[in-house]
Amino acid sequence: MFETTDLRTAPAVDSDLLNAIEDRGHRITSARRVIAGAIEENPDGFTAEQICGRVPGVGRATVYRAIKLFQDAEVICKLALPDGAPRYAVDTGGRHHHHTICTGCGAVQDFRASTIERVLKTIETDVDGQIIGHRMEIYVTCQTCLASAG
Amino acid sequence: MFETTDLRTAPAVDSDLLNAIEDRGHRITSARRVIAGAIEENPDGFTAEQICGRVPGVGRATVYRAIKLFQDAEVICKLALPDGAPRYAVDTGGRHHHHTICTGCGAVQDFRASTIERVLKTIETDVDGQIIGHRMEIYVTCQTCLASAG
DNA sequence: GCGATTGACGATACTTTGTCTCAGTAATAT
DNA sequence: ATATTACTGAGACAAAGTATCGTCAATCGC
Repeated sequence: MFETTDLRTAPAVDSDLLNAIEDRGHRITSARRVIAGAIEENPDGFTAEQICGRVPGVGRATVYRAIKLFQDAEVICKLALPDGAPRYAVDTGGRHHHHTICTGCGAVQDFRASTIERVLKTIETDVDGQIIGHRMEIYVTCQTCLASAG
Repeated sequence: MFETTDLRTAPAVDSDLLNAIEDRGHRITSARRVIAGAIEENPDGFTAEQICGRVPGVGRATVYRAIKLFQDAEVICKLALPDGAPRYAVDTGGRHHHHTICTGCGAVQDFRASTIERVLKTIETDVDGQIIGHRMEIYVTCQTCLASAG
């Protein structure tokens, strides 16, 4: 009847998230499509439970499994608020960077300071042992929250 | 019969942890003495549950309450492993600093890089909003773990 | 296209790391 | 010594995730 797109050659989907996990050998399923959609609706700062709430019919475990896949594929990033509460954000563009997190609304922004990377390289000699990674988050009150707080 | 020490004038205890919370108006109780002792036995990296395990007869809630008091008094510090798992360490000496955490054994060491502080000050202008704090942890494999891994 | 294979799914139980409540107890002020 | 108030332990609850398990569906080979 109707010609359909050749799924073997067409790009699987129009989603960086899905493409990233497909590249790593995982299947593109309807659940993952829905989850990726929910994440991409507000990429800058979300919690796992928020996503669960936005994907009715998809199990909680599936959401957490998908989030972990996206993390492993380095397309989303898990951050921590000052009290340790987890928060995720989409990580576009690759290249190492850090994040600012608004403690009022949870909005996340990318932040790159090459200076910091350089400093971290130089301190390797001061440290007992071998550096295998680091975490850095900058906590802010964003413009919106500043404004609404008067 | 026997003269006892005058508790009204004697220094309360020989513990930085206890002194710190006493200075903030909290009571020195026997539970807190035991908890502080357990923490000071291995100050460089411990979990709350480890402390719970080492203070039989003291309730879990009391341990967590004490840990929070010590945090508020800034004599212990809560850190996060790469996966977000919490870890505490005693914070001696005051002055702002960061920590290295061994992902093998969880050992924590203090680390101060004035360069990083200076960088953080300068980036304030690059950030949308007002900086209210930051978190920074350096993950390492410590000498001991390097050695035992061959 | 069609079946076989294997990954993924949803439900649910469980774990970890805390926090809250509440009745009873102990530390401090007077 | 007594009154006050903070503190305590037990246990329920909560948030964030992980493990298990039987079922289902995406993909591979033909």
